[in-house]
Amino acid sequence: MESCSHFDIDKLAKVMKILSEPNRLNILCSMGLECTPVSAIIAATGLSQTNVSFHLRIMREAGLVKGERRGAFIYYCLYDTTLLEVLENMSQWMDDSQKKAFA
Amino acid sequence: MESCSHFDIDKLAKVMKILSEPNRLNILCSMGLECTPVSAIIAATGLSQTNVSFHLRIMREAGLVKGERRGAFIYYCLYDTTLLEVLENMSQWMDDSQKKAFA
DNA sequence: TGCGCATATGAGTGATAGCGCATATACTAG
DNA sequence: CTAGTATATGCGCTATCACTCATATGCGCA
Repeated sequence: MESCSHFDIDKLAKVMKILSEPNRLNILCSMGLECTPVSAIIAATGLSQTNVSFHLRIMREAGLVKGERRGAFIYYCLYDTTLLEVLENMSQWMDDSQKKAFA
Repeated sequence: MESCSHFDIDKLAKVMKILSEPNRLNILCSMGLECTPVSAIIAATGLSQTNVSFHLRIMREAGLVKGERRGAFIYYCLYDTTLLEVLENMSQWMDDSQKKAFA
């Protein structure tokens, strides 16, 4: 029935949902390619500690991010660092698409 | 502060949110590259008329989709047909990412 | 062992999203 | 003009989400 049966819509929707939260995107961005302690994320984003932990858990359980303990700190990093490229591509597509609309 | 300041996080989040609904993704897929009357979308997805209209409005207002009247019918089509490729890329990335996780 | 810092978790809350029902609007045919 | 079909919209309900507060856990240090 659908022309795009070659990919799993529900799985795609779940990942998209996780990436549809500005605070989560900010957290991902603030991590960048390096592993970063939670406190640094808190400082970079200005979000509350609880809130950052809340979002990190969601992304961790989705396999987007992983956290490893180093002494008293827990360092979080992207599970697959190409995620940032994916976001960038998406953003680029939005710009291009918008340009097309006004052409 | 963020390493990816070159794209608009809020705008990205909004589009992602719209694409994070399985029914909406199904609707987009069922349209494919062709303009399709609402009734055909209803038939293809099995969703209620009200529900399809509801989702179409959201995607229309977001500029993902446009509808044009042809007689009694309203034909909907992708505003930018490359959207399907974007979804496909995203889906592909998810698969690759998952493979990496188990390597 | 006990204190303090870093982070996680559970409960509760307000806002929002998705959905169905009923109804309205736009168009066509007779 | 009327009846029927195609689609949109307003309202109300429920589930889910993002968030906060309070508290728990894990670690290092005195």
